[in-house]
Formats: sequence, C-alpha cells, structure tokens
Amino acid sequence: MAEHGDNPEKERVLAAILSAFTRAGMRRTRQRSRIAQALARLARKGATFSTEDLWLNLRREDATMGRATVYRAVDLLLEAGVLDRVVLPDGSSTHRVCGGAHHHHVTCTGCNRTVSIDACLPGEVLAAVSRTTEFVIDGHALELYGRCPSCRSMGTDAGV
Amino acid sequence: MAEHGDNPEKERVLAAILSAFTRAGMRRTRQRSRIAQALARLARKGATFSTEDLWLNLRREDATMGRATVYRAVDLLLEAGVLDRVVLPDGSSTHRVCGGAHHHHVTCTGCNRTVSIDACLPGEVLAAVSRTTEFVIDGHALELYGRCPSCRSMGTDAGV
DNA sequence: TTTAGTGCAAAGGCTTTGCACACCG
DNA sequence: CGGTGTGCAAAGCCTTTGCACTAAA
Repeated sequence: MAEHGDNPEKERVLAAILSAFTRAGMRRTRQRSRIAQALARLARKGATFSTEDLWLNLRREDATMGRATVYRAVDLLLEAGVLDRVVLPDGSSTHRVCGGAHHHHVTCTGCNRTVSIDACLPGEVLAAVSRTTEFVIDGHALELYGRCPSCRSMGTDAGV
Repeated sequence: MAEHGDNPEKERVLAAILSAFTRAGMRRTRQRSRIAQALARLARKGATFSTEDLWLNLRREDATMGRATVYRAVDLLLEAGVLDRVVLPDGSSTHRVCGGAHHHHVTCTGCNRTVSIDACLPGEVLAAVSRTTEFVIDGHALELYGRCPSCRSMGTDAGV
C-alpha cells in the first residue's frame, strides 16, 4: 500500500544498473535488461531477495531465462556495488539494490521490506572496542530489525 | 599461540552446555557429551565454526558420529542460547559458543577468531532511526571485523 | 566474424528427512 | 520397558560448472 508511481526513481535505478553492466565492459543482452528491470522494481519496493527467488520470478515472464544467467548477473552486480548483502534475523543472507556510500538497513520482520539509513556506529564505540580488544577494526556490518508502519497497522501478521 | 591452560573456564563452558541439554529435558548421550567437549574446546579458542566442520572434526575421533546428530544438536543449542550466529564478511553464517546476555563480536579477518564485546549501538542512534523511518526497532545484529594482534604481527597474511 | 553470454543439465556443498535400530532413564 | 536419540542413506535446496549454441559488437 501507499505505492504511487515514482517512476523517475525507478528509471534512475534502471539506468544505474544498465550502466553498471556497460561500465564493467559487459554486453547489454536481452536477459540482462530483464534482470535490470526486475531489480528496478525490487528497488522501488525496497524488497530484499534471494537470487533463487529472482530467477523464479524472471522465469515466470520468460520461461527460457537460465538460472545460471541470473546467478552470474547477481554476482557481477554485487561486485559492482549495485547490490548489497542483507542478513536476515535467521542468519540467511539476501540481496538488495543499493548503490551509494556506506550505510545500513532496517528490515521489517513482517514483510522483509528494507530501508536504508544513515545511522552508524559512533566512532567512540569503535575506539573503545579497539582499545579493549587490541584489534584494529576495519569494517563492520550492522542490521536493524523492526516492524514497519504498515505491518504494524495490520496487526501481528506478516505482510508479504 | 599464547594458549595456556585455563581449564576452569573450559570446565565451566562444558558444564553450561551439558546443563543446557538437561534443562531442555534432553537425554545425556555419549554423542552429546562429545559434542559438548568439542564446543568447550572451540569456546576456549574463541573460534567460529560451521556445523559441517564440527561434524568433520568429531568424526575424526569417532568415525560413527552421525552427521544428522551434530546438525540436530547445533540447532538445539542455538535455540537454547548456548550458541550464537556469527556472520562473516562474505555473508556466510557460522556459529560460536556464547551463552550470556546481549553482546556482539569482533572477528579477525585473518584467523576467524572472535572476541565478545560489550559495545553496542547507543540508544540515541536507535531512537533516531526509529524517528526517521517510523519503524519500531526491536532487534539488531552487529558484527565488527578487524585484525587481531597476532595476525597483525604475522604480517598481512592469514593465520589459520 | 569474434568471442562474451546463454541455457541446459549435471555436479557439488550443505542441510534436512525417513526409518529401523540403539540405548537412556 | 517406552520413547528419545542415533546412524545411515536418500532427498532437497541453493549454487556452481562444463559445454555446445546464440547473438552482441
């Protein structure tokens, strides 16, 4: 609900993905265009997805879409920084469209929708850890979990 | 290196694991005792492990140790809170012995050794996210990555 | 034309499941 | 004894790989 056409945004994402392919010196094929379209759709919804799911969906609109093709494309886009990894509360790792700089996500435990956030671990916390553990900290992963407004208004049950 | 016998600690962990089995109304079998011992060993080293690895190791000392038995035990211990999930930088999810209260881990990218830390996301950060996203935040996962003192002194290369 | 990209099918990991037997309580 | 727990083997997922074919550039 509350999804009204912000197609400019969708176009922007689509263009970003397509250009990521080109930038990496890769050919623009029919399959990759379809993948880009599906990702733009997912990006608009802020949904996370597994590669397998993405393939299953794509196969619905094109029965010949090869599984390996989708897996290969997702790998390339992860490497290109167009996709991010998002870890769900059960430990399973999914993906999300998300170029840009360092950031984290809040994922709704009801509908799996994710939202990017600027919030990050304060430098003092990192400094304190570094001091007590003597580790040199050079990276971190932070995932927040919660319930989005619409899942809350729908009661305790899941959305998607 | 720098491993000198702190067996009291190891015993404590062993007892904690065994009692977790009992507490859950589960029988104490030869297999579960061996699993508990292996976990106590891992706890002492602060090592993360995959269930498959744990099984492979256990099978070395007892060739009849069933894979399913180990997988089932790990599930039970995860549920019992004796084991934690630790997500590595590549997104793969491993385990670690770790009862106790809410906490997080620093994992060494050289040797995969993990250390528990008290540090956590400050309440203000959570409040800010809650405000801007309108999500009700009810959980989070935080993993820090870095290099431990011994891996650093060994140069840029990996330990294990 | 050249060669990256594709689909298919098979192979590989890791994890779970089904079932008869073993053994704890 | 009775029912939980076990080992084995098979089946299931998800993911990767090998190879001949297709189609971008």
